[in-house]
Amino acid sequence: MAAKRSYWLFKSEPDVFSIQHLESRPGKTESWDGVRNYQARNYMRDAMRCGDLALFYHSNCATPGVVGIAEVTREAHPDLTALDPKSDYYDPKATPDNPRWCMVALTHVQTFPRTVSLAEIREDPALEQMLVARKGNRLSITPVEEAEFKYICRLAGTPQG
DNA sequence: GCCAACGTTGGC
DNA sequence: GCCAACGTTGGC
Repeated sequence: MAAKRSYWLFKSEPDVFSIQHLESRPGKTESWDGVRNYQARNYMRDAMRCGDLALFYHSNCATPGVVGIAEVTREAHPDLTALDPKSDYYDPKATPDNPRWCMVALTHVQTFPRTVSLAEIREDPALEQMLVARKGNRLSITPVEEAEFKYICRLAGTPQG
């Protein structure tokens, strides 16, 4: 029996890494390194599979919101930036035997013609349950319902889904 | 820049 | 195991 595809939301600060950055990478693909939160790590390690789709969310910017779609194209493997003292993501507790942190690779699928803003998500009864809409939410990777994913794609004016 | 909410750390 | 202190996130 084929596993059902899952849906996710990935947050990123566009000043640091935007969906435009992702699209301009070779193969439109980049490793999602630097996750240093256990819950987010566990989603990647335990639940994320190739073929899963992700909403790409821009945070900490003028109009926070969903700006497009990416696909998981490589499953969890060690995030070796945790071992590099020169990396911003260095973790002194990481060791080669137990790097502690992992990453997946995301491939750009589509940049939406418009941003589906956080304000819009919060005021739409179909979306207000999303974790990203909760006040004080800081988790950088959250699961999304298939219906929410498709609804946001439709709001953005794309046939994707 | 402000500050509320959160996750992590470390003393006990 | 508790919980206060701290650093960070992220909307506004």
